[in-house]
Amino acid sequence: MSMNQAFKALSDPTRRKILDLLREKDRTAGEIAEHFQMTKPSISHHLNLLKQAEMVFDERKGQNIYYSLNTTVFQDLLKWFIQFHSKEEQ
Amino acid sequence: MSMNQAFKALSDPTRRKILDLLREKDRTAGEIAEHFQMTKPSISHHLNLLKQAEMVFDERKGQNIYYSLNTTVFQDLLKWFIQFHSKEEQ
DNA sequence: TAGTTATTTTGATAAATTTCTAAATATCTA
DNA sequence: TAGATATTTAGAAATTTATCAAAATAACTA
Repeated sequence: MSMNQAFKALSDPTRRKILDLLREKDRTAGEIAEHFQMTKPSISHHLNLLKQAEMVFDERKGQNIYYSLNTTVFQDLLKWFIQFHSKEEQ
Repeated sequence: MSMNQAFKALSDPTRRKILDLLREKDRTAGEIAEHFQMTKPSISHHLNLLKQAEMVFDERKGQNIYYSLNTTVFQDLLKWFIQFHSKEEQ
């Protein structure tokens, strides 16, 4: 169920760039938005989709909301990809 | 460029199921369509997207067109995922 | 060559997605 | 408590996507 959402989440370049940013370090919604030309509400929407797909965590600290990677879903995705890789090696 | 198309291609459950079918063996467009409730034109459309994303090959043999996996793009996708996995292990 | 089978292409429609602006919510600070 | 800052939510417009029915293309067969 969540695998489907995860694949959907990855289909957008903005969201993949967000994930790449979070790979470096945890960041606030505002810090993330600074890296895009898009408005903050649009980035907030993308962050929400990533959250629903269980690919990121969010945690409020005062006025800021920090986002961080949740790598558990990546494990499942990785397994899916390794299947295809292993086929090639037959 | 093609990575973006590949992620898009993977975002649809029908297309992922097609890839799974092709993982077992090469199949004709008709054989693939049999596994779905959808019409053949719809499946043909999905096959075309997978082809544009360079995830499948197609080859006509008489009246049939055989589809098979092209695993080269999967390698690139796999690398992308391994990045996140490696982050977790830090 | 006429008919049949396999598949794709075209054109249309409905649903989903992306993006924006404006408004709402939450928190901090003077 | 009033104002400022950070972020999200709501509602709307534009674009993209998924799907179908009908028509077109390609190859085989009698």
